[in-house]
Amino acid sequence: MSSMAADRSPKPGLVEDNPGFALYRLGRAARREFATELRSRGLQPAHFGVLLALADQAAGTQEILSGAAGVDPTAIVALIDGLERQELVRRMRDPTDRRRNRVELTEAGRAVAVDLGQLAAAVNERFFAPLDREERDILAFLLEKLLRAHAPTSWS
Amino acid sequence: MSSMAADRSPKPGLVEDNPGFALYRLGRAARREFATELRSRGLQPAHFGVLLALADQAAGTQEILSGAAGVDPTAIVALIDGLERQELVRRMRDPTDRRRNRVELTEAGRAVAVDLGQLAAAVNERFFAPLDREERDILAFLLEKLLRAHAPTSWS
DNA sequence: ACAAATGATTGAAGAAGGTGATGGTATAAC
DNA sequence: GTTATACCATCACCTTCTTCAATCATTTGT
Repeated sequence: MSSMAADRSPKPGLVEDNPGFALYRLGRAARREFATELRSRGLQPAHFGVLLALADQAAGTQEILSGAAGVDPTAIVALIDGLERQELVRRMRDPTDRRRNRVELTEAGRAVAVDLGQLAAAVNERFFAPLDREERDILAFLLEKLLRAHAPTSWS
Repeated sequence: MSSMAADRSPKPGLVEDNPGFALYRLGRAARREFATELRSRGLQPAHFGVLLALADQAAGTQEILSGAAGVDPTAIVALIDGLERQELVRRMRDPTDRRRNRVELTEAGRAVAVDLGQLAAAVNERFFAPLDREERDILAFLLEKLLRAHAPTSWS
């Protein structure tokens, strides 16, 4: 074991020890899996992100939403258009500041959010199955910590 | 420690405990950082992946490459076109099976691969800085394990 | 020889991500 | 109070990624 894993320094930057690259590929794979599940319901991952962010913290301006859902502020317009068309979300001008849009879930939207939350849990379960429970918890914790450091504008 | 991490069940599927989502966002962020570094050199992350895969395991068919670099087989054509145009890579028909293309690094290509490997290491260092050394090692190990499980066709 | 499988390539379509400009609105400066 | 400045949402546009279907040449199995 020591003979094959020990020499990590001689070849810096190879594929094996490039955690950023691993992160990228895994993130893409996870997204792909979830996207195929969502497609049958006529939604995209970003839609789910918005719904989830709304379910998390009630209402919010579109600006806050884009941070929470990890979506570009300009992209969120079309996303909400789509969600509104399916009547999962309501958008109305904030009377106290008429530049802002107040976005909130409809009852149908909340139901879908819960439903998709369970779907996401199932997909996660499958995706992280190669790790045992303890490893999964550690990984989730570390990812969470990293993400907080990299997404200061976001949730919580 | 148990008090803050203990309650995980009450709100299933919310943003906070969705490791797949964290994976996706972090992977995207990592890629973005690296992409900006690469852009000044006229390359894209996928180019780097191909170069690195080639540096790892000498030559290979384009099919093998696509697995190692995590790129769609149809996308690799254009990537190699670009690398070939910069003379970082040579592509020639395999004489024993003239369907196959044998792709290999040029001397310049090898130098660039080493250079980019160091660049990637630096970017990684920066990206994972919020974690201490031990956490980083654990995270890298877990990511590696997961990736192997999800990319059976790939390296090693 | 013939049928099926394989490797590389192309083209088109969709989705993601990012940039810059515009219009309406609120806040700050004077 | 009027003017300048900043802000939010939106629009138009463009680039990059990803995927799917089809084609062509070549090899393999029968």
